[in-house]
Amino acid sequence: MPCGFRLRIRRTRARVGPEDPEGVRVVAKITLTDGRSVDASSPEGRHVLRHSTSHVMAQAVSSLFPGAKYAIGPAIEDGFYYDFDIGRPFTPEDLDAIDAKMREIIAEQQKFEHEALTRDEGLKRFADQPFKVEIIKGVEESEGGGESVSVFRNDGWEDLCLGPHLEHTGLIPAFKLMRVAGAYWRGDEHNPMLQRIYGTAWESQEALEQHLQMLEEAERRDHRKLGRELDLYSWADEVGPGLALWHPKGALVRKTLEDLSREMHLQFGYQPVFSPHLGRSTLWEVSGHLGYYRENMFPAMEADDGGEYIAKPMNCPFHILIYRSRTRSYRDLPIRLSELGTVYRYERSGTLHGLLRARGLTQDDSHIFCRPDQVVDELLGVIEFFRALYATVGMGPDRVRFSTRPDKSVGSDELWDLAQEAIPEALRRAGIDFTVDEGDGTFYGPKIDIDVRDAIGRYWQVATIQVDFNLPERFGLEYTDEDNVHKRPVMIHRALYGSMERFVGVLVEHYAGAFPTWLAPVQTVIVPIADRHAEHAAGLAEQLRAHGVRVDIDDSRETMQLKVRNAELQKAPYILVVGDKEIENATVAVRARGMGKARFGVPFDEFAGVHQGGPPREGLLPV
RNA sequence: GCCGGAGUAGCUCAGUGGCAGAGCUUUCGAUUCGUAAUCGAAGGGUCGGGGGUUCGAAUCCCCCCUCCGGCUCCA
Repeated sequence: MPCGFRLRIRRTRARVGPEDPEGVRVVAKITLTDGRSVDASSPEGRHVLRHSTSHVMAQAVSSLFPGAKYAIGPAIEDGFYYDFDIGRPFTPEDLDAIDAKMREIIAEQQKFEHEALTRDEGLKRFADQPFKVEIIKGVEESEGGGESVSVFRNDGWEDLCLGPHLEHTGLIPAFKLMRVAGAYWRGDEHNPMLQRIYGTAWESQEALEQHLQMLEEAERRDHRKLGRELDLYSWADEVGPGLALWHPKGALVRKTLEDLSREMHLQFGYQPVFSPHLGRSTLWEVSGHLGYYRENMFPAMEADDGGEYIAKPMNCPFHILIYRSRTRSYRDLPIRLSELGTVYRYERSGTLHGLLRARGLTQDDSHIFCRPDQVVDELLGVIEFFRALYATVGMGPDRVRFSTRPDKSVGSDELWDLAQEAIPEALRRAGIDFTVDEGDGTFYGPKIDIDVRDAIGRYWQVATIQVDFNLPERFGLEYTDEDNVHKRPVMIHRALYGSMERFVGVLVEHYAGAFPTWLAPVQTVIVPIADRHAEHAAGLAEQLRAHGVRVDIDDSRETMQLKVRNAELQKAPYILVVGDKEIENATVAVRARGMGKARFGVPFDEFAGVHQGGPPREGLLPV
């Protein structure tokens, strides 16, 4: 899509567990079918283990469901899956039976044996397995006619497979079947849907349990659950799916991030603009969205003036029209227009996921219009900006991907070459390691995607920087160069947070709801012990507010213990308890989050002093 | 959009054909408390929505909506 960056959700599971070489544990060696011996907990060891476990699962399914068709069953991060067609979905009882059968197969220590067949033998051998037949035929075609197909067999059950495998099934120490899900054959939604069983397998029971604990931890951090518990945001049927309501506390977190973003955009030479939420359908025809992006747009609304208006799925056309509102000189460039622009995208219903995939979202969206010779510097500037912003927020970049020209693309070779040289050069000059995804760029230009890693090791894509040759063309953008010739500017789209929704969602999961003080919606809760202390507490609150601290007083007629508990559950960074002693000595009893106990007799001025000029961005008052 | 699961009070959940429940939250009353839950009472429900079966439906059937886990998509 022209100018369309869609922020991709990557909820890659964390790599936790004893894979870390720091663990220095003695790891069991496992022997593979190719005779080699590898550490069970090494990436390769785990990969083979999981792959073999998927075979055992398919073997169990075949034995329990005669006639089952099996498709593919690879190892994946943290586990494995296998796709089947048994003519109906699997039930939880089926899973129990499969699990039990697998344990039998493992107990029997069946040897995995390799065999090479000719294609014709393979086709004969798997004649009743249509998916395997298709794979064999595919191998034939793509390999220019592979001479043989590889098969692995244990105890009479065999599967098309390159291997290697464990020496025998008894080398599977710990596994668990996780869930069943539908999955299209070959990932194509036009193909029939198969039943996929996901499982996880580890080199030890301990490692398996550690993994399961990690999953529980992820569940505990789920931003949808924490959003409700901390009263940050919600959704309502009456509003519609994917359209969040920001409650005061969630809005405060978001506003704090937005304020930072606006401030830094000014520092980095961007000019704020505003654009409407709607535009006539003709605008979206010119931009190409109606041609390429229609299915992601809310339907048009018809107005009495005969025009059709459409809610914007992207901000770029508006910024482009601001650029085009007058003639531009080469001296004017680069022009950097920025907006926290709220867009609406009709995402398919099954793809919505809390704040992380929404239908209404606000991008920290900017468009840079520059001369071709300015592209490297502009990219560098964006990267610097990213670093400064994320240093403040306290995250990444932890993974950077450069995606190059896909097969189908617009724009001249000259421009592509320019951009594809500019991106790696800018990344190198910035000292950033990156991987290259060949052909994964957008059709209108190459891009950089940046992921950050959260507190439990998951990667999230946040920022994206995309060079665009298409929209300047479509809208006929020009500038007058020093030789008085009209030339076409290059456009760079970029979002650093990505979207406010997504970024807040990521931060909630990253911090498990315990925001650092500068982001915490309520930074300090004051708890007067008895009614007679309420007035004093109000005075303290007043002083702290004067320091810019967000303070709440809990003057409910509850016990101090309950009020402390509630403030803890709300994950307030500081709880100040005040009673007779504190009033007498002008002190407070400070309970800093996570410390588990209070520090008594802290002079109030000392506490307030820490917050001079606003609360600290990181860290808590030492206790 | 597709496959599977789920939807009962604000929240977490019990209730499988016969009077709709519990804990927390909320409100009221008492308690004025020293660091993660004081005591008591009350309120609160078209059992996601609509249709059907039945003497009788939260419970069985059909359609729809929403959420959850995947797939697909994320120009």
